[in-house]
Amino acid sequence: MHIEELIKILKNRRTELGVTLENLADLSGVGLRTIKGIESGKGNPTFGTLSRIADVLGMEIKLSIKQ
Amino acid sequence: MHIEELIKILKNRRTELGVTLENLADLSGVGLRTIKGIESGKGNPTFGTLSRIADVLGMEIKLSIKQ
DNA sequence: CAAAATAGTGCGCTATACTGCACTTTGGTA
DNA sequence: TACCAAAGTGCAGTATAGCGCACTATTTTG
Repeated sequence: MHIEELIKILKNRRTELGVTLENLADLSGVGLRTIKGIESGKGNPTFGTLSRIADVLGMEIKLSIKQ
Repeated sequence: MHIEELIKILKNRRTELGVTLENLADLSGVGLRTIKGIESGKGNPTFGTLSRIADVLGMEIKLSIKQ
């Protein structure tokens, strides 16, 4: 899964849940500017940042053997 | 999946494949010092770095809804 | 359409991920 | 034990992730 796909999934999930970027920033503790940057495809977030965002959205990051 | 678990899986997979840290650095393009740091539990790697390492090991990072 | 809410962008600063180099430590082997 | 390959650590420099602030653009709602 490339970063673009991961971002798309994150964004879809967020909107499905009716969570705003501001909500997500507050709930996750990740800065609003950072989240905005990530969702607009800028940059290369750290595992920690992605993980905190995913957590709030009821999602998780997994590492597995490619099939 | 927390970072510690992810690192453990990465390390297990690497040793199972008989790949040294130096091999992994060369194959992935990630600096040896960086890989050593990650495997020894220091820091908070970026998605890009994790992804390049996972790729060489025939693994992938996924984002999914927590069950 | 007007207003409000939400999303996206530019700027500049701080913290830290990434890196090479050099050295030490550890684990396996002759 | 001596040797060697692999792993781990300290240091310092560069690149960039994360951040707040202020602003603009877009979307939603009345």
